[in-house]
Amino acid sequence: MHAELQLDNQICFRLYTSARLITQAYTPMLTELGITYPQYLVLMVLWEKDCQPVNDIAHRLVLETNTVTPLLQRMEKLGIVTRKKGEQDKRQQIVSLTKKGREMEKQAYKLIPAGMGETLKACPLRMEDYTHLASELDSIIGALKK
Amino acid sequence: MHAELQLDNQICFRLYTSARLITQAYTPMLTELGITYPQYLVLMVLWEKDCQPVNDIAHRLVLETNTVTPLLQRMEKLGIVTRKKGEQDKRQQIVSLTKKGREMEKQAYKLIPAGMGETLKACPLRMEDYTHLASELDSIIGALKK
DNA sequence: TTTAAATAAATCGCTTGCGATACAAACTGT
DNA sequence: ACAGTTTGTATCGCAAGCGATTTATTTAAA
Repeated sequence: MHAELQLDNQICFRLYTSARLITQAYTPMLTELGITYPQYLVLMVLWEKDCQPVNDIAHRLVLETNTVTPLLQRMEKLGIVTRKKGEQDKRQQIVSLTKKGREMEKQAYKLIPAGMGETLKACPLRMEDYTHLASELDSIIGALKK
Repeated sequence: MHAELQLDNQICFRLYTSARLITQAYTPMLTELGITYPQYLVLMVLWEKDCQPVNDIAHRLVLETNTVTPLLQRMEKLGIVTRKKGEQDKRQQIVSLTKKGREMEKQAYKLIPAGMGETLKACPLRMEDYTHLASELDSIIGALKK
């Protein structure tokens, strides 16, 4: 029995589990909006800056285009975004918010901070713990992102 | 523009990203073993205690049986585990390691601690940071696991 | 006991995530 | 100009995750 191979000693398993559980915690609010968590991430990117090529969105989310392209295709079907060829570079697909996509920001702002605040009531971490956690995760992400 | 809805302010996005990246970091070693990360998790559970019903494995991994059952079926196809009906409770499927599954622990011990140590060289966190991170993640997991 | 409720797995359908590959547009060097 | 390379997306195939439903077995209750 090797201690290094025990589940309880694994940071990776904790990250894997906490990521799944916190995503699940978003699900009720996101279902009300009619979207999934990765779709919500794309929306946040576009709310910050509209009309971006697929590559920029993928970079921002640290995902590959082979994940983002089908995601965007589903979002287009939902009427949240549109895609059109870039004018200067015709290889690019420029992704833009539709009116519906833009208006979802207000709904999200009504639902999500309140909902997540409620959910995390059960969690004994303070604001400073979250700040600290964020910077530790940024270290890990920085080291692993090439 | 709502600060609460910005990607950079989201713990969830950091968890989602760091979980994906650290899982990717395991991939080269796991590929050498011929398994995936979730399959490795199942193996760790069984190395700790062999012959468990599906439910216990799922519970340990904080997953549902509808995720674990197909995972186990694939692992059975790979010759890593066997499944047989429980004798006292015939609804259960008892999952056991095969010889191959048992022997993979030694290979994993040779490959994984060394490989991950190398990968995390680039990461400025110290042992105490990981301990602290682990306990913060446990708080989040505890609060969200019902 | 016989019927109803709970439990253990499995199945179905859909979205992600990602390695591998394909393809068109843009760039590079000669 | 043009052959070769790089870049931006898309496509394909497969393994997870997970909500919803189904089936078989066990337990509880009337």
